[in-house]
Amino acid sequence: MNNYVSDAVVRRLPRYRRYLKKLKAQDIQRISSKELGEIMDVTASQIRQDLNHFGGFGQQGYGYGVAELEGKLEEIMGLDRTYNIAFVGCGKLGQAIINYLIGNEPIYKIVGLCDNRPDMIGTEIAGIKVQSKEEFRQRMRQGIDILVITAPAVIAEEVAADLSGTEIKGVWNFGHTEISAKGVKVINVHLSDSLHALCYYINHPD
Amino acid sequence: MNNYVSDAVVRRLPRYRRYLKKLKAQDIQRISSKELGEIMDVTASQIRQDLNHFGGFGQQGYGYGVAELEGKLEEIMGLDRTYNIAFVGCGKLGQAIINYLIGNEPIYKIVGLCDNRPDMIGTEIAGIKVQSKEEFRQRMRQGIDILVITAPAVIAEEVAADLSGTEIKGVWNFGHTEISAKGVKVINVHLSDSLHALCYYINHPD
DNA sequence: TAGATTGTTAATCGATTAACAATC
DNA sequence: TAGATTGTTAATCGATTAACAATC
Repeated sequence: MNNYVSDAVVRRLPRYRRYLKKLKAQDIQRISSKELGEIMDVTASQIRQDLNHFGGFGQQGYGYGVAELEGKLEEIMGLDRTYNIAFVGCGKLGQAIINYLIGNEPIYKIVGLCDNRPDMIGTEIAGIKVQSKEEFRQRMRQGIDILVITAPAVIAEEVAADLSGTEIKGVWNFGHTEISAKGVKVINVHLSDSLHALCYYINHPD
Repeated sequence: MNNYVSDAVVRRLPRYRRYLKKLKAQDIQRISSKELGEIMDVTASQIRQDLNHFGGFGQQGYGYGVAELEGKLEEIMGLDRTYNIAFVGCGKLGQAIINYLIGNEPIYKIVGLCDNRPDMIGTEIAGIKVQSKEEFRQRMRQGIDILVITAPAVIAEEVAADLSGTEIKGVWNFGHTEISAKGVKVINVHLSDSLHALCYYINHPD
């Protein structure tokens, strides 16, 4: 319905979906915003406001259909389609994510792998051949929707420079530097930042 | 100075520190909030407000000393001490983080590893023996500050139940479920949520 | 119909930005 | 001293919460 959706709302959508999935697995058919809010530790108001950015999925006097709402959330996030995904960096982190996607997220089709270490080039992971930087620069140009960067920061920056002119629409960057490219949405993960925030909280209890 | 610091501020501290580290590596001595704001793409006002939660680290007419401010931020986050850290789950993700910490974050001392897979128990990673769930339950009770959970959700929930009575002050949870324990700060990472948010943005450009 | 719960508007709260006096 | 830039207060903006009429 409403056009602009803030980042705060977008970041909450996957969480709503996770909880609805769990409820569905427990064969729960319907839930009110009040009940869901209690389970998720958020206000019922926030849930209703957030959802109404996208449409009225509930019914007065009844609440929300669990399966239906979960489906709507998937549509909203675009999880009802597939994505061609490629990895730059096939070390342990890259392989961990590859394995996770293969086992749990079938909408992501792994179509390309890159790693410039001589002992990695030419090997196969999940049935896909690992390409050198030079080979992959060609591969990158077409048929990839999402690029996952699980490689050192320097490489992340090089890759970012090659992004324009490709069909890549999103980058999920685990490198320890922030990259950006016009026309491409980048999410910079920065795992160590969250560990450092944890340290802050450990040293400042309450 | 000010007592309550919002989560929004805490989450920005590691980012400030990263940029200051980079400036220091470039031998830059001083920087104004205006200049830093331009580099980081935030307002000068926000930088000054954020820092003044913790004290006046700058000097009028001059700006901030890069090295000094970086040092202050490390103190604030508690990065000027060491942490005993242990891992539950020594698969690829766990090993990736272990390697990263060893190579880049010397303040985290790896003191314990747990994995219940028969072929992992008894093996050594980074000179530390991998313990079974039973052995590790004992190990957990003392001498660990931070627990990293890089294991399936079920295991994360079991571990959370064993947390009380230990000395563990923080949990960095990569399991795909949200855990909590009283007296312990938990950061639930949820990598797949950020991938799903990326999908949302890919499907809703601008 | 009566009860429940939504969708949505209005009120509140908090975070961000702007402004400026203090001061190096 | 004059210029620059902070620390801090005040203004604005946006996000969250509360309230309630609409409606199933």
